[in-house]
Amino acid sequence: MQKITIFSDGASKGNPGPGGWGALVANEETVIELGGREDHTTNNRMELTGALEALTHAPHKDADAVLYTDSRYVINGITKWVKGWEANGWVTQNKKPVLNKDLWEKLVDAVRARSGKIKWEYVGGHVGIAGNERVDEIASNFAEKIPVTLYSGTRAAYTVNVADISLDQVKQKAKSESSARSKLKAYSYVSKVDGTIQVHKTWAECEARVKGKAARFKKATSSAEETQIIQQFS
Amino acid sequence: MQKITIFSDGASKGNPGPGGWGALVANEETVIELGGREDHTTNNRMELTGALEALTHAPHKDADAVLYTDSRYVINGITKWVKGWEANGWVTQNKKPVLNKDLWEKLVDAVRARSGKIKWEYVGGHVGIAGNERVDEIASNFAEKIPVTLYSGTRAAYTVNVADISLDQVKQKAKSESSARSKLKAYSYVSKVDGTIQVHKTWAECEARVKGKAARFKKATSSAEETQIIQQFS
RNA sequence: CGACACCUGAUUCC
DNA sequence: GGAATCAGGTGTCG
Repeated sequence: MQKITIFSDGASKGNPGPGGWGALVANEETVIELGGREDHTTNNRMELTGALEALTHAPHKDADAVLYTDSRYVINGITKWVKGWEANGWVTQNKKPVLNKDLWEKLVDAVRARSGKIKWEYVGGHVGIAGNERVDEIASNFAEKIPVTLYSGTRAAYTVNVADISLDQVKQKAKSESSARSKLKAYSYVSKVDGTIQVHKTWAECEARVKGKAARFKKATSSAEETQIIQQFS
Repeated sequence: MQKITIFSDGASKGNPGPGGWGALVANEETVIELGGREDHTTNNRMELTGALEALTHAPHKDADAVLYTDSRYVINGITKWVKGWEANGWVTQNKKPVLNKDLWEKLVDAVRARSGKIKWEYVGGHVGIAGNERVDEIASNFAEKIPVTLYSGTRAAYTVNVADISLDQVKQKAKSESSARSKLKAYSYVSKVDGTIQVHKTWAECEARVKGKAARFKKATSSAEETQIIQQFS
């Protein structure tokens, strides 16, 4: 049985603004790249369009497929929200009409037109996953009307490592740190020697005062924490 | 009434990496230069520190001052963003904590410690404004641990034309053009080596051909420009 | 409130 | 050609 791998992405300069979508569809033997653009659209419409076009043009309707996208909107929508919307007449929790209904309905149709299963997989954007980087480039270039050469040929000759879903270590690390950082930085250092409390800007200063003595010292990560430590030492 | 002129700047090699800041404070009679460094910091922390130290050390707290910097980050922050941050508990629109809060708070304190007004003026970096070029040199040298002689004395004997804030037209134009161009994606790269012209799809290919040779090369951002460059090289 | 994405502007660098 | 460090904003849903 065939096993199909799909990457899709969307872009919109200005959001809303000129937009593009990109996709790549690979099976064991071949790869095709797809792309398109619109003069005025949104990021989410392009993300939706990318997935839709990929599924529509993917051969072997009976084969199982895995579709990778960095859009939680697309994944949650197709795997969870649409069921509710079809039941409740396409309204959100705020009683407002669901936006992009036209595309959601086409996507549902495209899914149902396939007899094979589709696995919707989230991948982080811009973390070095080759397939995602490539469709991002296609989408972005289409949005900006930059010429793109869309590949169509054997998988063996394709230069993008479609199978690699592992993250680029460096980018991955940077991303996870930046989302949970900021309390690591020192605001100041508080020291207590011979009953006298001092505040230092750098660890070097604090260390100099404290070295070899019976002292207490602690790093503060904020003005508030500094005050707290001073009281604690008093 | 005194009138104070300040230039400040920051630099960080590698960003983040070793950094330096520089400032000069001038009134009618005297000029003092200031500078400092940190082993590991960011460009924006150094820009912030330059302005902060300048204001802190500027004499005549009741005099009006004009502070020139090439950092939009500093100017927008102190003239617009801090008001919102103080009201909302220092979070950005993405609900993330504002970074460099420690320095922003100190800068606000330094501003409020002055009774004179402060005018925050943006000047483009590297466009030939004498005061900015000088503080840039101070910041850069401190970052790289190159010895700097900081001036402190009469304004009459100071060699930097602090009053000149008119732009060097040639540099200004060259800068805006090159920055606008460098943002554009390449359509192709044209190279000429030993009288033979070639067109490359990527910068890597062009660089490989050109490296270490007496060659001409240029980025084309469109098919039309590519043709134009080829004719120009012929 | 949360999540992902899409940007826009600025500076610093390699 | 590339990256890091800063901000402000929209598209969308639960």
